[in-house]
Amino acid sequence: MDENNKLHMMRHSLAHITAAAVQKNWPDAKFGVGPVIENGFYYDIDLGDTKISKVDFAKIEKSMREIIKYGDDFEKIELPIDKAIAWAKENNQPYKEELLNDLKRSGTTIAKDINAEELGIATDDESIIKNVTFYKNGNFMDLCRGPHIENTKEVGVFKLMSVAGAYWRGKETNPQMQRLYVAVFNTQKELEDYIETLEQAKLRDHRKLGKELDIYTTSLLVGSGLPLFTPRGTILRDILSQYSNQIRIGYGFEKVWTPHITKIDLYKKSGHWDKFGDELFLVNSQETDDKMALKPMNCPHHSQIYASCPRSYRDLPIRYLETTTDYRDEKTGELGGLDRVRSLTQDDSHVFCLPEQVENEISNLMATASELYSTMKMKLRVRLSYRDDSNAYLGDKSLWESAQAQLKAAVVLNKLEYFEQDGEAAFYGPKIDFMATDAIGREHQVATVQLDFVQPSRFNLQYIDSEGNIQTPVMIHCAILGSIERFLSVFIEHTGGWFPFWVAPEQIRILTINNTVSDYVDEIKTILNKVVLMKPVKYNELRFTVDNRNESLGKKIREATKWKVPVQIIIGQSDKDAREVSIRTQNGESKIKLDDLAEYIQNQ
RNA sequence: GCCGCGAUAGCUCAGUUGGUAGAGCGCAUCCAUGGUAAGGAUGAGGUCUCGGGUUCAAAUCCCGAUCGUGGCUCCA
Repeated sequence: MDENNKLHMMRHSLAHITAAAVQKNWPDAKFGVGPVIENGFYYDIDLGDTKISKVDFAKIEKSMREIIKYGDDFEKIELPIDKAIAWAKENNQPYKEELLNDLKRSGTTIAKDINAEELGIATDDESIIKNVTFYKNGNFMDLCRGPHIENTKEVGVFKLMSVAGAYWRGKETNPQMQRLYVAVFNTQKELEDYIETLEQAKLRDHRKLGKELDIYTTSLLVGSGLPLFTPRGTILRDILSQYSNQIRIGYGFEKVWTPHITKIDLYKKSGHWDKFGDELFLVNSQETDDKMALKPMNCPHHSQIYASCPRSYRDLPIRYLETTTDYRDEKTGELGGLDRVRSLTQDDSHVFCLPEQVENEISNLMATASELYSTMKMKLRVRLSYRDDSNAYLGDKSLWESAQAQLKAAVVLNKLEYFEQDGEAAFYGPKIDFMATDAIGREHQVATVQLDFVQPSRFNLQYIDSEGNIQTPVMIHCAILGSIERFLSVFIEHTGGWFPFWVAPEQIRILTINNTVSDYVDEIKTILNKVVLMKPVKYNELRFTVDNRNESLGKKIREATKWKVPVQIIIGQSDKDAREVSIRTQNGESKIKLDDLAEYIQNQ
């Protein structure tokens, strides 16, 4: 960590100043933790029934500036742990008291879900802590490991950004505190740049562009988290899933189809019922006693296709793909835009293979992801998602360990940049999660490859090995786009709505100058109608429109640009006379001979 | 699900201390036949998200629902 650098110290010190300012305005404030984060810091505060809102920001900032102006030194104070606990009691700081008690008991904070680094408090590797450090500025003292800048005057520039609810120590069952987010930088310019970046990100927000470019809509009558895709959005969905299918078919996957409702027995058997039962949409049968559910994922279905007939080791690997919509009753507060929906379409695939085929299969799947994201011009790195020590996972632990090692070996072999993280695995196995970096540097989780040693045995999947013995195959789950909805949200923000030519809903718009050229426009349409793109998606027929309205050319250009149509073809009498067309793209304008038009479009 | 914030015309938004609504764009009609980011005129369009409550009177104040949104938690 870069905790020793000046900026980190400034942010950390400002956290104390913020707390002091809050305490000044609300003397009963109880403080949680206030760690440094990427662009500043946050501080968790419990004000009882009092709610801080944006209107209070000016007041808090004013108090902060007064404290800064006063120019107190940060004074380091070391206290024996029992005295520190007494201090917390005396000052009515129950959260600090809890942290101190944890420190006393174990030398660290017990909750593994929030580590000492985040808490910003002192820990040694010793099992028992004798002394803890406090920092004091003015009248305000706070438990803290430091280090700090020397004086409150050296804090740089800051801005209160937002306030939000946050559970104490990140646990849903704990009381909820108010989290104050503050941005802190060395200079005013850096702060302004940061705010500018946020505004730029807002401009390419997929929810805004999704509406402006008429990609998807929602309806109060349909419900929350259930997007409806317009003709333009549906083209995007179709072309993207065609591309994903095409890549996977190239690696030996075969398309399958499964129904959208199923007896819940399937999920009891797979283990999903226990883990995700309360997120299933249940469906009643009026004809039978069957309890049904909308499918929340496809692996159990695919396993039943595998199980439909006896398999020999000679048949493996068997690879199924299905791009299909699943339904999950997500908590309402988790829904938003297209990145979290209740109807999600996965470009799902499942490999059933011999243990010795796992490495090769995983390499193939990584190759499919690399191919797709390089076409999208997005950089990939992967997270190796392992289990932790909790009991949230099924299957034998030693099997997990070898599976995790196998995944790592495959990632290393394929020379992918990676990092490892415990506690991110699926309940049935470890994962390789692909993170894609978008055009403005943000990272999004997209594709995933998951190794599964649990479901094959739960479903009693079998094959006959070369000795004639019954064996259990390994199952590998993979989605390259992930969910189409989520991918679209990333893709829209990555491209800013300027989709690559091959996938743009409206690839070409012909703009006429007046109606004297309509016969020439017909000639151009005949040419364009014959153009079929073969890359990257095969048999991709051209999508174009004609704007021959009675409007000025300037207006037509303005609108075509607003719709982010990648190629505008402008047609007037002089183009007709010269038997050429004027092409306008983001790269500028050029004249193309009519005879060369088809070839030009092919190369877009 | 939890803590905040929000919802006014198709879209983006304005609406003063409570007195039943405005603009721009878009749309329609007409005029203009125009060569590179809005040609002009006229007009239509609103149960102010929904349901309660307070009030002589509610877009405005209060409660609830729905939807959205910033976080937290969760994500097969």
